[in-house]
Amino acid sequence: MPELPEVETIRRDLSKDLKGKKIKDVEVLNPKVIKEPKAAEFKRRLKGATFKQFLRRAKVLAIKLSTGEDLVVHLRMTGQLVYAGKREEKARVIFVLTDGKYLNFNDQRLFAELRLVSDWQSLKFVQGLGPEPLAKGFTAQKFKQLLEGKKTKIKPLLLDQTFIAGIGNLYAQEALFLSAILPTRAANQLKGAEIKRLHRAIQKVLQEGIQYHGSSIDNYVNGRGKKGSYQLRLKVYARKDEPCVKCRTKIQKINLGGRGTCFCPRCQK
DNA sequence: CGGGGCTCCTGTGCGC
DNA sequence: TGCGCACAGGAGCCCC
Repeated sequence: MPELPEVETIRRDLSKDLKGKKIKDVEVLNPKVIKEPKAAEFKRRLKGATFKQFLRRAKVLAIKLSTGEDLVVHLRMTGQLVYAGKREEKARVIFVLTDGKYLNFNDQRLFAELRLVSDWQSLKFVQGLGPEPLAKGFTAQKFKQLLEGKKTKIKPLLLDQTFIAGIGNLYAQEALFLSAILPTRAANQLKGAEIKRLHRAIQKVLQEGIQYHGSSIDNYVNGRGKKGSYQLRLKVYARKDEPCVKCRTKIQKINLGGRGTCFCPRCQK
């Protein structure tokens, strides 16, 4: 579900609302979402902890706690973190706070993950992440170097978190449309001008995604349970058979690496 | 090693 | 109406 812009939106919301708040109790309604440690230990070590800092890398949210430990959240497809005045019905884990409110961890499909660890940055998944696309160091030149020798199709490559961090199926499709590049193009065949356009497009769609508080296609909501609005600005994602916003040609949908992929067969080359 | 396919789950929407 | 299947924004694993 949530990609970089959605996780960043949640991070900003929770940072505003929860910094300094204290966990009174943890209710585990489905222990499956807790990857480490075991649920009882997870609860014990979180009780009494205060939220100190909210960080993000790729689609991972890391919450620094007063105990020195890190609460690491990956929302995967359908995870939600909602600070609210009530317990939410579909919650899998509820953090009861001393302010009388609740941080609800919801996750319809049970793919999302919670972890309590001593150092989130040493997690294997985090260690293996590619560059942050919105970081200053991520230049077009750097992107060009990364693409060299990659024979794979550009679209699945953009989804590879070890290649570049934080892009998911929605923003990958939008960035390729914006840069007028076919999702099936071989990464190492892209010309200099195309790489520049794609680099700019990636940054643009991610920044706009953040600006519009994420894309609420299905069930994404921000840290306060509110929908984003970037879904209203999407050009190709989930628009199969609709006319292209630029040339009116029918948007096509194909399957790449098991993921649906929409594009304009006329604008994208 | 890269790439394809399957897997973890629940829910929805479509075609027959 | 009802059923079965495909598909959904992620990523790890196994296999070749």
